[in-house]
Amino acid sequence: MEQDNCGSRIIHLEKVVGARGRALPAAEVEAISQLFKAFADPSRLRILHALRVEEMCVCDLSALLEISESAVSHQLRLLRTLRLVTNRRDGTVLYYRLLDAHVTELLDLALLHLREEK
Amino acid sequence: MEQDNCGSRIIHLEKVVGARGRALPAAEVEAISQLFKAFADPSRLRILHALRVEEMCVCDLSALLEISESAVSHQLRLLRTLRLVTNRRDGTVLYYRLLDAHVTELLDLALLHLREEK
DNA sequence: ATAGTATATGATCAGATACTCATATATAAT
DNA sequence: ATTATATATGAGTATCTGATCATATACTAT
Repeated sequence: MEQDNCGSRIIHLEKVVGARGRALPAAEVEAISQLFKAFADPSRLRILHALRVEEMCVCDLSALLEISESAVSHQLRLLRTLRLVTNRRDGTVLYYRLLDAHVTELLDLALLHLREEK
Repeated sequence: MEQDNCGSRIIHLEKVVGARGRALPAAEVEAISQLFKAFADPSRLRILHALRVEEMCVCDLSALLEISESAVSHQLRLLRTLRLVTNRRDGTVLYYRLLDAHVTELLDLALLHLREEK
């Protein structure tokens, strides 16, 4: 057994060294983590899934999810910040839509994974 | 403007009805949410990414991530429960590996998404 | 049996998160 | 300007989460 410079145990030094070599940069880990976090909440997931088909406004999403419009708005802000959705204004109504085909692909892949689980 | 049976506002009833019709079942929402949650934490993400290449034991992962072996073990339990990783025992050492090609695909898709973001 | 090694698990706790409520902003209509 | 509608935002809060520490378990070797 070997020791690294922090005192933690290492059984297979070559594996650890190799893994360190190809490890994702910290910034990328953080970014991917945030991306998946966006999909990790039931409310956001349902919003993203609804928007796959057509744009929707805040209050319709609120009715669909049966949570307050404020809650929907907070979640949409997060999704906007992550550049997963965008909106267009028509009068006082904001219509939200998916910004990126990858959103749909990620959802599809997750569904495929689950449905093959049997 | 219309009202649903819960009193919330609805601007486009046809959109809400349509979205309700194709909505994911609650159980599936929960399952997908949990799947993405597994990828949403930096430590688990780094574990999964490391295991893409080769199996690794708990203490090597602990050295790689620079968190306690206990923390790694807790995260691995979660990943085991979600059937994303599995292990084989050799003496006292447990070697963990990815259980499913979808894990790799999801990671690849996320990376693709980020790198196309420019 | 005893001691040592590798991992698992339970308790605990600080920080993150997802809602609600109250309030603010932006557009429209009178 | 005033009022109404649609959404956004800040504060507050209950819950969830991800780590550590202490302890338990599983296997090995003597």
